[in-house]
Amino acid sequence: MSLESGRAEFRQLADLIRADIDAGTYRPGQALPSEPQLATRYGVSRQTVNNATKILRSEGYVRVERGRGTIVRELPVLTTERMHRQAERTGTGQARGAFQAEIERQGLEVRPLPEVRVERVPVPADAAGLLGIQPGEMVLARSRRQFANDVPVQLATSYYPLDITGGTQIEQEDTGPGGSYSRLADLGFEPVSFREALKVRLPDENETRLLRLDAEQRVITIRRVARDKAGRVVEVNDMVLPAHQWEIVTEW
Amino acid sequence: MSLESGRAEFRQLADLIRADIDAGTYRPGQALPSEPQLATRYGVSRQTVNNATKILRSEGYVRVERGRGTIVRELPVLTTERMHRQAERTGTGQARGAFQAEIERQGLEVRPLPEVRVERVPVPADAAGLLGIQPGEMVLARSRRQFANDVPVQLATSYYPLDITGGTQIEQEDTGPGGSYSRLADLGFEPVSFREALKVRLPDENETRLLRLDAEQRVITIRRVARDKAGRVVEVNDMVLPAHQWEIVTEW
DNA sequence: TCTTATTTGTTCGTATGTATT
DNA sequence: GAATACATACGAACAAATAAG
Repeated sequence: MSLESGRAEFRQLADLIRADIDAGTYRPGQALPSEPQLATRYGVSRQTVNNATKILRSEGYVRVERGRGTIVRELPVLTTERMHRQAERTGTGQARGAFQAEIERQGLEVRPLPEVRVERVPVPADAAGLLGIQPGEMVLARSRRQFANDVPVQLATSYYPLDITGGTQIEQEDTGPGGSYSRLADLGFEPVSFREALKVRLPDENETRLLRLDAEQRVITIRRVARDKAGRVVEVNDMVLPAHQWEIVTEW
Repeated sequence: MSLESGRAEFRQLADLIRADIDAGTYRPGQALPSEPQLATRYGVSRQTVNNATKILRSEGYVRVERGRGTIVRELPVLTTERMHRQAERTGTGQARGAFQAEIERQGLEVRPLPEVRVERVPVPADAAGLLGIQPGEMVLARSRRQFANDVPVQLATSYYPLDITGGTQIEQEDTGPGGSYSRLADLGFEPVSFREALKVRLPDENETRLLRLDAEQRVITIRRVARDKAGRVVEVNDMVLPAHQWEIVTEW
């Protein structure tokens, strides 16, 4: 490894390994050579190899499993069409949610039963005002973890006012055909206008574990606020996506 | 510094410094204590301090100027309303662009004369198909770098077909009231439908320099494809934003 | 279940390079 | 030119997770 180019060695090494991955030298799902092996091969220290893989990790090219090795990413970049999602739901009684439809359209497999947790929780401080609820009062929370080809690719938690959803099918794990939005419509609170705010940040510890992220990777957070015709907020939905794994598309 | 919590020392140290910044111990625009000073104060090596500041840099909390020090971020997080932008342009002959309006609404100052470069260039490979142009042929490119309070916060390049824009005011630095979209409308090619694709990635060297980024920071890229009533692509716009500096909002 | 080898994570000490003041 | 500050690299060591037996 040389320093001719003026670029740092660990950055050049990252370029070399990335090129090998793109060329198919290292296959998806397989481990790279170990750090000591790469260090010897390229004539650098293990520290330098580790710094190089940090770049590839943050790009989502590889995923590290301590004690096992550094594994090449299996899953392609996914696309989500933000405005399309709701339109689709209103179509002919769709048994599966918008997420499932999107993943399957991309030729990937979702888990037949996504992880769902439904519970009543104190309203999050930053959602209380939106939902028109006093801090400390309870709301309905539906949390989901979605998979594509058995890789976790999305966390989402929806908060609903209990005076609308309490005791309804939205409080069941299975919300029925068309999902929770159809149920809201049945109840006379059909969501018709939406606001999504997107940010990029480092994942917290919980997200790192649930999405199998590296500490160097970023997440995209999307908070969607859904309102009915009267302008009342009927859902606040917080999504967390691995930033390297998604492309977000909006059309209007 | 202790390891009780099980978290890495450099992550704990990052938390401490971040808390100090939030508390105002270190002021925006000021430099942190030097790495050796922080190492002594917290009883760790300089390497550990460096790793801790890497986290803060990637979060956009601080920015490093080699030879000067590690400086606390001055600028607050900015918000861009994606769908609002075009709507605003069509309003009463707006002399300044959508970007200026957004920044000023947030109480910040734009530069009176943003950096603009207008030239004819070979069409980028990934835009040729969209614009319906043979690879290698020329298109009009308008590149801009926008500032907020003298901090660069956005790069944007628009590509236009020359058969529409050649010789028009869009080929001038100043596109006149309402900007290039108003000129396209004047020419009979008013953009009416839009598609934006958003991704997060590491900045390249050029972007790192122009946006004063750290190597660890991310950029949000947004490619907007604008079509006229007939469905013809009349503009392809590539934007690059520092990921830590922006919140992206969409309403529909 | 326990042991051992392998692999990555993190830290330290030290040294050199580069940019700024 | 000298001093200061961060960037990068090396070697060594131990920790933590995994796999194989």
